[in-house]
Parts: sequence; C-alpha cells; structure tokens
Amino acid sequence: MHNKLEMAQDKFLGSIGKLAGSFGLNDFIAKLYAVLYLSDKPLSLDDLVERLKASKGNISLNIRELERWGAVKNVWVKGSRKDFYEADTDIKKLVVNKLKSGIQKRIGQVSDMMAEFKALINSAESEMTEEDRKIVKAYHEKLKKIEDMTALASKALGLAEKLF
Amino acid sequence: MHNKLEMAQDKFLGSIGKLAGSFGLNDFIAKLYAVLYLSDKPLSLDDLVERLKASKGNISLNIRELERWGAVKNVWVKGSRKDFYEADTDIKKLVVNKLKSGIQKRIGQVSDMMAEFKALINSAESEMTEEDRKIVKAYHEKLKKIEDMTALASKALGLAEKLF
DNA sequence: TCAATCGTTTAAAACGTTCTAAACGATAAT
DNA sequence: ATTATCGTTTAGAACGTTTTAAACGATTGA
Repeated sequence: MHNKLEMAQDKFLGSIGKLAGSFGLNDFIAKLYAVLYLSDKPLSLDDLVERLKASKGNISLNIRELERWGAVKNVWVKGSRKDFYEADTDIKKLVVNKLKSGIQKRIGQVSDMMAEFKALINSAESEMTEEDRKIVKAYHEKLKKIEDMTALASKALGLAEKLF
Repeated sequence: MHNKLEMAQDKFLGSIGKLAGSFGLNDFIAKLYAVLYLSDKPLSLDDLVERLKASKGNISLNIRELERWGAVKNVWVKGSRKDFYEADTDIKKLVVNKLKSGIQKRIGQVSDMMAEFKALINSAESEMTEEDRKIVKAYHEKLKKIEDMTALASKALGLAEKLF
C-alpha cells in the first residue's frame, strides 16, 4: 500500500481506538476490525501482525472475539492454507445489534438488582424498628424512580429499533 | 442503620458498581452516588469513609467529580463545620444528560475523524498509482456508510430527547 | 518420517487506572 | 497562639486488563 495511505490509515486507526476505548471496549479490537473493514481483500493473521505490529496471539484472540460478534468471518483463499479474514461491512447492523443486546442486558441487570434489593429489605421487616420502616419506605419510592427510567429506556429502545 | 438493611444496601452497591463498570465508568463513583441517593439525610466525608470503607482522598476526589456532573451538591448542616453532601434525586435527568452529552461528543469525534482521514487520503492523490486511486475510491464508499450511521444516530437522539 | 507452517494457549511482563496513606494548608475552636 | 478538625493533594502501592513471547499441538508438504 502507498505510504501516505498507510499513514492516513494509522491516524484513523488511532482515533478509532480512542473512540472505542471511550465506549469501554478494547482499543485494539476496534483497530483490528477497522483494518479489515477498510481492506479491499481478506487478510491473514500474518498480514495483520505486519499491519498492526502486534503479536500473533493477541490478534488471534481478538479475531475470534470479532467472529463471535459476527463482525468478521473466516474466508478461504485459493492456494493458501492460511486463514483469511474479512469484515462484515454492514456496520449499521453490527453496531445496532451490539448496542441493542448491550442495553437489554443492562436493563435486565437493573431489574434483577432491584428485585434482590427489595427482597432483602422486605425480609428484614420483622426485626425492624419504626425508624427502619420509614427508611425502607423511602427506599421503595426511590427505587420506583429507577424502575420508571428503565421502563422508559425499554420504550426508547423499541422506537429506535423501528428507526434503524 | 439496621444491620440487615446495611447488608442489603451493600449487595445493591455491588451490583450498581458492576453495572457502572460495564458502562465504562468507575465502579466506586457509582457506589458513592448510590449511597447518597439512598440516604435519607446528607452525609459527610467521614460518614462516607465509614460507610464505604474507602480513603478520604478517594471519596473527596470522586465527590468533586459528582459535583461536576451536577449529581451531588454540598449542603450546609447546622452546627457542623463539615461539608455534607446530598444526591440530586432526579436520576432521569442525570442519566439522560450524561448519555446525551456523551453521544454528542462521540458523534463529533467521528465527524472529525472522518474529515481528517479524507483530507489525508485526498492530499496524497498526486503521488498515487492507479491502484491506489481505486483503494481510495473504495474508502470513500465505506466512510459514507459510517457517516450515514452517525446521521441516523443524531436523528435517534433527537427523537429520544422528545420522549424523555 | 521429518521438517515446516499454521493458529492457539499460557505464563509472565507491561501498562494504565484506581486507591491509599501521609503530608499539607486552611479554617475554626480553645 | 496553639491545637484540633477539616478537605485536598500527591507519590507510590495495588489492582485488573491487555499484550507479548514462547511453547505447543495440529496439519501439510517434502
């Protein structure tokens, strides 16, 4: 590849990495995907080692993660016994799926969390003082607010799904 | 506070921490906010040290961060020269604001990133081979997809804003 | 059968982030 | 004035995560 193009890509990869990092996901896996996404042909593990100057192990690990996400697939290249990888270029689908499942998981976690907390504070009722009961009542009101918010989040997710 | 209540809260705090962590933000700051959110009265730095079994420094640092977010405010308690803190209980507002500004920032980053990348690959044009030109053309098509997606994200954000 | 070429696994190193303990300056009480 | 009580700052410790290099097993080719 032309040198200036590679330099341009490198800058791009750096930004992609930062962006991904700020979303709480690994920089490197994002760069890896980006390289495959921009490539006009499938790349081998060794190509990626060379392109990203990272260890085989690291790339192997993260490629498998990308496969698990359905973001990358293994393709056969005639005449080579290496594995070659190719990005699924439907970025929108990938991002939306990932966000959707992520949000749903979190909403589920919140529900579980709330249920457990409520069960615990209620089970303590028999041994509570009057003061404690007041506190617990206040808890329930505050928890209600959180529940309202998750309900809204669910609704918003449904709307967003239609939009995309 | 009643012992069982405290244990219940501790479990809750643990879950909150994990949840926050999975969003890429600090566990501890989430627990800190949660304690203040659930508390029926403002708490001092020392109260929080005792409640969370963490160092003063850590709490001081994270309280200031919460203040910066508008999630917590310093209140005066008659008869004490300590600082007391109180959670802003409008969780919905807090979460929505934080998400909104976060998403907007990211969208901006993507735009900047794309602009820079395009500028770089175009500036290289004069020294490019025919093959390079083909690659660049393919880049532009792929970048277009990303731009479409961010545009959609902006639109979705606008809709969500109305909903909340 | 032996050697070379793969991708994966693993134990340890490197790294950034978070946390702590101690020192500090500021303010208030004695 | 001196001491006690605050919150903040900071240098280093602790921690989890990520990355590497090397070893490995499996597969292909000679």
